[in-house]
Amino acid sequence: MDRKIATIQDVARAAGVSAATVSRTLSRPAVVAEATREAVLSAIAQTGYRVNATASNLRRQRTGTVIVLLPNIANPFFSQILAGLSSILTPARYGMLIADTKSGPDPQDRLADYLASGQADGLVVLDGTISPATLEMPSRPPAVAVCEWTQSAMPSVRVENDRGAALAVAHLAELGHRRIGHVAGPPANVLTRARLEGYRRALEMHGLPVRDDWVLEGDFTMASGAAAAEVWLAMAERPTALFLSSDEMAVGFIGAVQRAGFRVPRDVSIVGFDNIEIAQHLSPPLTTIRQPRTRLGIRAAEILLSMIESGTRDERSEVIEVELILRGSSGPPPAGTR
Amino acid sequence: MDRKIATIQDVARAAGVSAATVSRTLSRPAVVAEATREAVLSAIAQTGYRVNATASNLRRQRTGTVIVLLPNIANPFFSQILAGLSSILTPARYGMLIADTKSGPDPQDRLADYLASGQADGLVVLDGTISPATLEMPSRPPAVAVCEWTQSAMPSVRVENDRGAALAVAHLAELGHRRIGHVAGPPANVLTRARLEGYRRALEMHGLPVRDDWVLEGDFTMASGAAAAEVWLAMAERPTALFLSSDEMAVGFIGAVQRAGFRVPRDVSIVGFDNIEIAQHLSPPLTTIRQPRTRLGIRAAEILLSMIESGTRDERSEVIEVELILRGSSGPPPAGTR
DNA sequence: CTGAAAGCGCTAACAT
DNA sequence: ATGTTAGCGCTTTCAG
Repeated sequence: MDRKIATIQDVARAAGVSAATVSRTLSRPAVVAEATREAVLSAIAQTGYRVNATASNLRRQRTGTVIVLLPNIANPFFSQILAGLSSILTPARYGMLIADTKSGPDPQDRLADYLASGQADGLVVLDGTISPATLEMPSRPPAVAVCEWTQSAMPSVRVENDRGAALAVAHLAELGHRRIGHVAGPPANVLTRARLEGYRRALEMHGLPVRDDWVLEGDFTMASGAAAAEVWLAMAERPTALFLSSDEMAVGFIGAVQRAGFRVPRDVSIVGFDNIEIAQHLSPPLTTIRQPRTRLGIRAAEILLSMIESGTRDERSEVIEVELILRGSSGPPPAGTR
Repeated sequence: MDRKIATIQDVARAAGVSAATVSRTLSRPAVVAEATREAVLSAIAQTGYRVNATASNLRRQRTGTVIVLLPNIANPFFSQILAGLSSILTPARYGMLIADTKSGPDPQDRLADYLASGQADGLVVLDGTISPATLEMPSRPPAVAVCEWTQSAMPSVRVENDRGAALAVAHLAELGHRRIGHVAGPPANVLTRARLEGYRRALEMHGLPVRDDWVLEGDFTMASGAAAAEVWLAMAERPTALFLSSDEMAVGFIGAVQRAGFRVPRDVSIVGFDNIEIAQHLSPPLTTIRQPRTRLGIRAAEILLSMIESGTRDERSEVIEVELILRGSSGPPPAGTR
């Protein structure tokens, strides 16, 4: 039962035609005669033939694979983007090779390897901290970044990070908050900077105080949100509302202040960023900025495919809208704090 | 700057040797003369040569790729397992091709394609619902399942689902609960059955009532946990404690009952399963059964690699221990319910 | 220790 | 409309 898998030659023999005709039947059926086509197709069915992708790729000088560079597979944030990518790439018969840029030995080196060795027809960069220099190799395949990427000319798909932050602040200001803090992401991250900028600008626009001691540093994780909560709890003069640069941090923050006996939003209002699934299931449910991550992946994949297939490299970047989702974690400030 | 990438011939020419020698230098350096080796290596450095994996694979009749079959990339549950897989496969220079068995057209067909076309040297099955028949092709590569997989002889790595469930029930029973309910996963799922079985057996062992109306059906998602909460809220005679088959469902459940004005664990005790990251950040933090998902991935990858490299197929299955993590969501039953 | 030669399985000119 | 031919870039006998 373990007989060798059929090759195109076996099919050709079975159908009484040449290998070239079999190949044509598969790639451009219209160009072969009806009778031949039927003979070939039935021979394929009989033999159980499948094209050997490796051979096909070698011949066609392509790989049928797209590499996705991400900083950390274990971060569920990326899984939705992957789902979006997959939903486009899979039907287009491209495989997704996931490369964790942080794991394994010499990640930078491995990366360079991938790029140089023509292991991939395209590249999706989800890691905002990869040095652009690494990617600027002579013969790199077309690439799309899914985040801001100012340093390079690579097309990108990103969300309105600054406007999202501004929406969050505006919402809190309208509720009457005048002391609005922020928990930012890691300083090196481009998202962090965009959101922090949006936060600052919105405060100014609303004539609210911009205080550096109300900007806490996190790293997008729940643990860092919980840590920020400890800092907040220890503050002499606490913000009555916080905008956090990720929902995960908001979850950590809310959990920590609740366990310390504070109530949300009675004692402090919280707005997150992302609209991860859990946001709606918290108690209180989390007010947040929705970031359509699946769509990010879809658009990135579409842009990449069009670059690959057209052979061009000047696709335009794209910015995807964000939206404020009003839920229960934000409310008016405590009495006497206006 | 976009000059073509160097081939092994270019290197051979630059080093004044044959292509065969270059190949040998790379694969078995010990077998070439010191001087030759140096010449070749410097030629490689000069030309920036990288082996073309496609050609190499075609020649060696392998792919350097492992396919990971999962039901839904967007489910963060799998991302930790992927991280574990990646941490082993990447250093071993295998790529991971992620195949979402639910997305795209004709998933079953695509799957068969992958398997038959020798697109992969190995297979990791994370989807407990894939029909074993699909995988039983004549020339399928070695495979490992990361879940129970009773129907087939495929080696598997799984956790002690039944014992985990029993631990949860025992813990609740020891707290004094006598009315212990369960929110199960989808009925077709193998995990569901194992945990349900463990739950039932533990109830019997503790002399507690086994009531079918206290077993609710979920699908592992937060939404289904929230839905289960609605059912629980509407019950005439409510369990005072519930063991839920996933932390995600527990999150949904807790959120929903809290929003309905109930308190956890004062009004109802909750034990989840998985120990996802958020469990410790909830308020109250979630008592749960820890399932070491990264380790699952690591062991699956190790077993698979050893099968691939040894060419054998009879690696033994492996069961990984679970552990009860005591946190705040479980406590004594409300007064008067013993 | 090294080189020559023969393909892996496929596709795309080029013929017919 | 179909067949012939010539590789894609690499590895591996087999000789020397």
